[in-house]
Amino acid sequence: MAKDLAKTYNLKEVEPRLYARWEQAGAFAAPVKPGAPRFCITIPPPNVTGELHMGHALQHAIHDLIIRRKRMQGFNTLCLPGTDHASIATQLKVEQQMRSEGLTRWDLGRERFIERAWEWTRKYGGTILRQLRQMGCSYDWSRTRFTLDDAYYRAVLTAFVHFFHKGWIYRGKRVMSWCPECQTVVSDLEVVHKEIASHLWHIRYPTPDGTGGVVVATTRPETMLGDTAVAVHPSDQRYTGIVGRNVLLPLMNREIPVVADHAVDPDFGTGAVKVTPAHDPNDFEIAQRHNLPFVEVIGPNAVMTQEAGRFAGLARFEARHQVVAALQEQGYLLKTEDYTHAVGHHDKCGTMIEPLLTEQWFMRMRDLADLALTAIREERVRFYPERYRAMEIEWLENIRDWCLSRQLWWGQRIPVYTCAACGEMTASVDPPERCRCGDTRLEQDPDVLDTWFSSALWPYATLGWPEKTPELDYFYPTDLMITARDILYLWIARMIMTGEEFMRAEPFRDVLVHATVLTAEGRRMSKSLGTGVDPVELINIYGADVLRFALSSLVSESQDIRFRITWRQDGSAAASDTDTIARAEQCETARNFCTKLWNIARYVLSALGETPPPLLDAPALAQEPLERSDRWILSRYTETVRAVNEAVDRYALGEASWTIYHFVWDEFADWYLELAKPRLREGGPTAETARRVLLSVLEGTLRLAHPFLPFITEEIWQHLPGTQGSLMVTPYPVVAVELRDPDAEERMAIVLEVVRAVRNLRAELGVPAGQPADVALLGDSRLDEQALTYVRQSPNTWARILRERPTGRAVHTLAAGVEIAMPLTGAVDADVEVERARRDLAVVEKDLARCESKLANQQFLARAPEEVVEKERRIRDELVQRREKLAHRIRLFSEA
RNA sequence: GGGCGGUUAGUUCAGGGGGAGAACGCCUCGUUGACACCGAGGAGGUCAGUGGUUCGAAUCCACUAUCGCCCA
Repeated sequence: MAKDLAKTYNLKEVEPRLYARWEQAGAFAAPVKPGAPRFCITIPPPNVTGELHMGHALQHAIHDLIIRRKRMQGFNTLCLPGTDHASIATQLKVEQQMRSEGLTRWDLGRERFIERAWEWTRKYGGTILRQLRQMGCSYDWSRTRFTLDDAYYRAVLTAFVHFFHKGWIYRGKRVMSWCPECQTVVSDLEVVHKEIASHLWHIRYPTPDGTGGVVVATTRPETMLGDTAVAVHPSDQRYTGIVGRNVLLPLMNREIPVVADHAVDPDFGTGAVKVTPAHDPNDFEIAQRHNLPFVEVIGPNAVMTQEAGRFAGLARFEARHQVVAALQEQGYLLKTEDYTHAVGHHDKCGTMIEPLLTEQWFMRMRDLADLALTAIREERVRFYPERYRAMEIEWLENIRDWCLSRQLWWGQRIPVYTCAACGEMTASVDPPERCRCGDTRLEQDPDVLDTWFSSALWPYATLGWPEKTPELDYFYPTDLMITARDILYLWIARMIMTGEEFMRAEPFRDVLVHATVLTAEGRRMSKSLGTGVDPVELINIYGADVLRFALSSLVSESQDIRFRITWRQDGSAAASDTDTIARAEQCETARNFCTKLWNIARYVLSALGETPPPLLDAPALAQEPLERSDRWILSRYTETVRAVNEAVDRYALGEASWTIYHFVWDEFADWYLELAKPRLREGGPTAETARRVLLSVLEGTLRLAHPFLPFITEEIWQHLPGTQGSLMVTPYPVVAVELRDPDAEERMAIVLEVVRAVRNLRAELGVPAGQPADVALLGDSRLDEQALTYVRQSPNTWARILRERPTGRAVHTLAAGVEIAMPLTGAVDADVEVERARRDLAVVEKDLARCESKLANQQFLARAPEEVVEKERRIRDELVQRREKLAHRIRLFSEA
């Protein structure tokens, strides 16, 4: 006996209940089963400080869709979750919290600060993983990893020591991007450039004898205090005379040389540039080539140092004002131009970057990059969409050394110990007792490693590396990495490198790069701009299924997705924190679809009766005494199964989503269900067959749709008779050739077209709803008794079918080669009809002209494939007939 | 400056060499026992522009315009 479904689907009750049930049943866990086919994904670990945003929601809708399908396909499926310690972001969060208590990290000291950060992590760090559960993600939570866990920490140190001993890690002094707010060096990839309206200052540097000089143009006049040269291009005719001589540095009374260097752009400003080796990466390079001294005039706090003379102690922007004023006063400032240029800012805190000369740990990258390049070139790692492959290769070919150190506390502390006695540096996972020289006074490097160094090991460190674990043996290499495109270099490339180095195998076969979710206006979603959409709010309104389907239906190869939201309140474009979501268009579409599915299930269940039919598989269904509509829906179902599987295999999830949507709505609900109704009323064998097909197709569709809509499909499935266990571990549908039936599809297509044509005629001729109409269907032998029955039984048709030409005045039309005539009965607006027919005729004639010119073209007949020519002939014949009908209709109504 | 992507219905977007598609919105009808979060019908497009390849181009190529993204 089938259990009835509630009138409406109660997602608030269903979603948490089913999720708990799945989890308690252990359905998410992937035990190691050597020899069994497995499928493995490690998720991109979100920042432990993070909260779910729309980008995550998209990313995990994709993750869970893919792994649920793989699991149903019989793979032992692992999706391994976890979080990233996110050095800077977490440290900023904790320091921010401390600031409200009037504390800085220095007040606490390193040990206590780290303890406090752990407290913070334990308290808030689980937020995003909880939110992923709300989304319904079927990840193996028992394997959750955190990049600062003991075992992971050891893996990171092991990797570092390995590279250190290999000689790829070195210490060097360079001009690096420094964040004065975070007090650490940051990588170029974490610097965002913003256009800033500023000025270009032209400053005269006189020769010591006052007879000449050069004029330099700069955007950063305050750094001139640290200039140690002026550079010009070697071939610049304007400056040949002065190269090799000295000029006087204004305000500082220091003589500096004029050097010739190819790095100078003769077209920029005056063609002469000031060289500040300690505060500009390009100038640093020039200085190395010309053996110039380094003068550091700006300190780590972005405050001018003692080297800045009378400007010492000033903040950098104040120093700029005063330097410019002094230059002007002393007559060195020749010109101030308006100038807009891109200035680097730290992406974490927004502070303007200060390039500073600092000593850091670096990794030599050439050999590692080559390992990754080989893996990509050999297509052991593939990119979807493919265009990202070329971008990745380009970056790897031009790779630069990686700055590994950060001046932070939260993270893996660099395991290099310096001997106080001999200065020897020892790298070791466990702190060494003594130096090679025997001295025990060893001091560990204060810096921590770039967080990306630890995440670079993610796909195997999470599986137990460097231990030789069964997990590693069984699940590595993983199958797929699903990621946003902004971390292609920061993370994806580096995982490939280290995977090749430590595992001698690529970390994943496929890289799926998903789109960026933008606002309806095409702007980046951002909390600080108030343009963010909280996916949890959407889940509260619509449920996880709806959010997931809305997102999966938007997946294509495009680089971004606009998510359309209508805000409650005054409807102004700028959303503020107090705004709440009134409507999300794409979610409404998904919700409507869920409601449709629910109601289909309610109907099917109510139709099953006291003794429900058995759930039949494809071979058994093929043995049933099926009629045409049964064979048609089964054929369409198996085609849908084929198309969905094919689309998901190439990650075309939007296509797959819409394929399911249209099958369920446009075919199963709109046609099959309607044609089953009269059979069910009739009773007997035809009703029994219909029940079996309804149940089996619904059940198969639920399996097909489960990865897209996990909750509602499971809930319905649980109510179906003959089901046992859980839908999420039921086999995923495969194509059943025995259900394919091109003949049934062709014959039903005619029925569908004829019914639509009849409805169209009814509407055009203003036949009131519910009033029967005579319809003559002429001239097609394929329109047999069965087809006529379907036409009669289709809703909104109300056709009394005649098989001969009506004697009185009638309107004629054409559908799928069938001539349809409807006698004129009620009052019709003749003018409207004539006008409509003329318009249609114009279109037909245009199409016909194009068609005939094609068929008159000898080249076309000779070169186009035969089936294309044949099709064109059929089109022509139909257009000719249609023209005839329309001409007839125009005559008919013109007479009236 | 270099690379990549977009420009298709009122809006948001699929599609990707052989008669222009979806969703939402719009118009006209409709209480046919699953569903008004619905049903039926309909209106609405020089597929950015210019050249080229081809029997045939919205689709491939080149250039232009324009809007994004990335790298310098």
